[in-house]
Amino acid sequence: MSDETKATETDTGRHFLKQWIAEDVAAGKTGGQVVTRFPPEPNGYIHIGHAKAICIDFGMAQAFGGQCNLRMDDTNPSKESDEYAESIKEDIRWLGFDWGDGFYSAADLFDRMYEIAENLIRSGHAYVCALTQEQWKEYRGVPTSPGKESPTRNRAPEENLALFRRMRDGEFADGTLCLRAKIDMASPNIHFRDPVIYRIMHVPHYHAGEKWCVYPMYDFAHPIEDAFEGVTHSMCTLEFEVHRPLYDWVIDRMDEMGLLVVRGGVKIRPQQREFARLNLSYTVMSKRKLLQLVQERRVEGWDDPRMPTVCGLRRRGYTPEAIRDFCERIGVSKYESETDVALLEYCLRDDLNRRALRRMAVLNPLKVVIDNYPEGQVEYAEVQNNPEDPSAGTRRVPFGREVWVERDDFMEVPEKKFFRLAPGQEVRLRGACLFTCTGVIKDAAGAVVELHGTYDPASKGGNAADGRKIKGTVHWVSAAHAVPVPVRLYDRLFTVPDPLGDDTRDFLSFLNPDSLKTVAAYGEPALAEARPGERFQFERLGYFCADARESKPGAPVFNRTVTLKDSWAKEVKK
RNA sequence: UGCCUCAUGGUGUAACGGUAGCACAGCAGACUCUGGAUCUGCUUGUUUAGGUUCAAAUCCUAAUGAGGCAACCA
Repeated sequence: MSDETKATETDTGRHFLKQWIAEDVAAGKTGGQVVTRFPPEPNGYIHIGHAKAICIDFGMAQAFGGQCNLRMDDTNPSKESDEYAESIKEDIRWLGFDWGDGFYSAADLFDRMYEIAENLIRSGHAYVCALTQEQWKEYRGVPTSPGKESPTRNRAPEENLALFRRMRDGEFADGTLCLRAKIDMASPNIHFRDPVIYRIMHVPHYHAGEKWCVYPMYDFAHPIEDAFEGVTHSMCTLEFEVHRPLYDWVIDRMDEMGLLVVRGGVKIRPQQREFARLNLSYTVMSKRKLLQLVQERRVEGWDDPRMPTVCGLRRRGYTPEAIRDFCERIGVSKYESETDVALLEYCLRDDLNRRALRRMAVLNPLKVVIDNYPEGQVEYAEVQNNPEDPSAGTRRVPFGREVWVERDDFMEVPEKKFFRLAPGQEVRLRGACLFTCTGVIKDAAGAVVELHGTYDPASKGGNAADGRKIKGTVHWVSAAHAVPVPVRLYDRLFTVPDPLGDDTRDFLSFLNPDSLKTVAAYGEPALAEARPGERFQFERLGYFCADARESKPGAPVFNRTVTLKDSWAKEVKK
């Protein structure tokens, strides 16, 4: 055993893909460079499940000093568009990954794929089949019993070739003929029962234009793409596991044709391995379901901040760092699991706690009048921008006789261990002074509309002159300087961990009716200058992000990204 | 009733024949000008049954459970 191998084996926490690649590197199978690829089909927006795959594909390449290509797996023009392709690029860049000059499109290989198909026909490995889809269904058989051969299975190669060329030349209508690989109609693996490798589709391609009316199928195209790119390690999700023998079959045929790339004197034979896709609690991940949410207007669009799409998370205020950290922490395995969204939220808070500037805002305002504070007087509280990061500096927050506080921070009859505002109870107004509530004003219906009280002039800045300890601290906003800001309070999209887990109920019935509440909040003046996309911690409340779409200069709209942990709320529940 | 794959605390993972560990969640406490953060401690686990071995989460067999495969989708 070489020292190199030894060293990697003492390295703990290596998941099976990393081990697999390490072994191949040690065995010299990569020709000096590990090459991976992320191969999305540009038929929709990518979500956090794709982010996991991206982190694996790019991450493995990085770990071995290799290259990860971005390849549009665009072999079905009826579903694909340039708009999707562009959004995918944008999202991957935002996540922090770089494919360098390794950008590819399957469509750029159509000529070569077509040639390979002709070669397959010549060597008797493929034939043109005229069975209708209904007929084929019957011929193919079911997993539990073998299929039977197509009547044209043993047609002469020259005839097949002529027919295939006529298919290419547009002489036949969609679905009338197709090209099948000739493998094994009795195989227990359905994908070996003479799979279709080319179909007729009179549809222009967003990237290849009008050139083709026959397009290759995934199982044929994917290994070819990998092989031509010199991909050494092709990682995908579990549902492709049963396709692997077919992947290898195509690679074998390419090998026979002498088409495998040689790098560093080594013939590169791409290999596929599979890992479990990400499932996240309280959301859905299927493209179809997400599309349904969009089309039925259950959400406002693909980038609705409640969506698990990368653009949705971005708009919600998630950071790429938090998402990458999350993908690192969930690990990689072949076990189909469901990850608790609490872990994602932890990663976000962990990141934002270190970086987000603190601001004060009151979401549900209650007026407080400080009776012994001079009318018209304004002082400034010097407050840290981020206690976790002194280099973020301080700011001056105006303070006056009337301030807004959070309605939830007051109880006329305080529960045990409620350390906030209550008659006769002294609290700290964050960064300003100590204050004691002495009076409560109510409306005719008995609802509290205003608090009165007095402050301790010897507590400017927030500390008592005599050193007495004050347990409760509340945030506030000066009424005279408050900036009105719309704030959108987002919560989980679904009310149950697995909305798809109940066969008797439609997942839509689990939609959380309270997943969005909009409130008119008051913010401290500095908030007016928030730039679109800028993230803050609103002290004692949570992390918020100026909406990149609806914020205007001087008039930000905030999205709640995630709340702060709230141990008082837990206390109340008991 | 075919083939493929998987199974470790509540959740996600590590341990690669030799002391079952980490993280999230939960609970308790300390500290705190955010009931945040931080720090300390705690609870909880190898699906089952056989076999191989001095020794099994790990290897073998079977059972059970879960997922995938029967688009001219990817």
